[in-house]
Amino acid sequence: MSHHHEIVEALQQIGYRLTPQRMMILDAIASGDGHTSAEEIHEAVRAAYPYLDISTVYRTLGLLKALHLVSETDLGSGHAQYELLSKGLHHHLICRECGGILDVDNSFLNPLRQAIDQEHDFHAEIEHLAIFGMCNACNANLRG
Amino acid sequence: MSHHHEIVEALQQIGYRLTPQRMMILDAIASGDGHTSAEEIHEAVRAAYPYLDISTVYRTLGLLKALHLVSETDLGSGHAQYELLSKGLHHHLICRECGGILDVDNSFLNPLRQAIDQEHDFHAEIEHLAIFGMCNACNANLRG
DNA sequence: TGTCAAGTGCAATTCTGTTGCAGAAACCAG
DNA sequence: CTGGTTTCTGCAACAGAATTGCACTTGACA
Ligand SMILES: [Mn+2]
Ligand SMILES: [Mn+2]
Ligand SMILES: [Zn+2]
Ligand SMILES: [Zn+2]
Repeated sequence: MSHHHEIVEALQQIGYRLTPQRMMILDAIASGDGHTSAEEIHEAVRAAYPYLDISTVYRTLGLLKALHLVSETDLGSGHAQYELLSKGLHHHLICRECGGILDVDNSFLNPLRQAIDQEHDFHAEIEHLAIFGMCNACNANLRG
Repeated sequence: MSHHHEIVEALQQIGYRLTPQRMMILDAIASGDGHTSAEEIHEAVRAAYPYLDISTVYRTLGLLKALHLVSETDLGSGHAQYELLSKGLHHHLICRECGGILDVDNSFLNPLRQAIDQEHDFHAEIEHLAIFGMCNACNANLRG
């Protein structure tokens, strides 16, 4: 099922310690269906291990972010949500009217990446983009 | 020089009241060179009018956001920065290494917008995007 | 098994942003 | 110009996500 044990072992090889907290936090992120908040991760792990502190969650997420193993994105709630990047690169369309979230294949971003690379000599790291706007249904409804 | 008086009068016509606070807040945003934080706006106006409260700044910014008159973007500092959209649509490339910020013409986003529109029937409102990555100079330095 | 740097829990704190409410003031009609 | 209505502001308290200092614990490695 989830192949995040590779991630854990990769962490160890870079020099980070393999603690039960880190494994449980990774478990929690991997077992959810994406877009998990720090608080949700905290609660999920606490169900089995009540001593886990929220600061450990944030510190672990910071580590995983720095290593580009998880994405951190605000999808409209006002706080960050986390998702394993190893599940496959993708992006999202979020309707400001109904709140609906659509998935966008990563390939849609390639033309933008290439243009930026060619015209600005800049390597864009677009890992998990939240694009806001209006979905078709809502757009139609607002006319009647 | 700054043409934000049009904005003020437009506000009035939609039914909003023309208060000195709103005018001073708009002045502050317009006279800065873009990317102003709520706290900076607050301090700038307070220099002339010490009674202005930060909540009034946030409420005004919320109004201007809802009317798509200002953009609200986190460019890496962790808090929101505001900029008049009437100054012309553009986006930014932000280097994670050196913190440098480049400007990107809005036309770079058109292919993405069109693809999203055609494939997902979704109207993307990309008004002021912050794209993180690595600039050419930093990329070269990291090899030596 | 012992050493020690890295990591954790705890509690306090920071900081951005929000909210309820009473009084002030913009707007409009007369 | 005046009075009435409604929006807006200032104030103060609050919310809640995220951070930090510090003592203690523990994973890694010899
Ligand atoms: Mn996602
Ligand atoms: Mn800008
Ligand atoms: Zn919708
Ligand atoms: Zn750079």
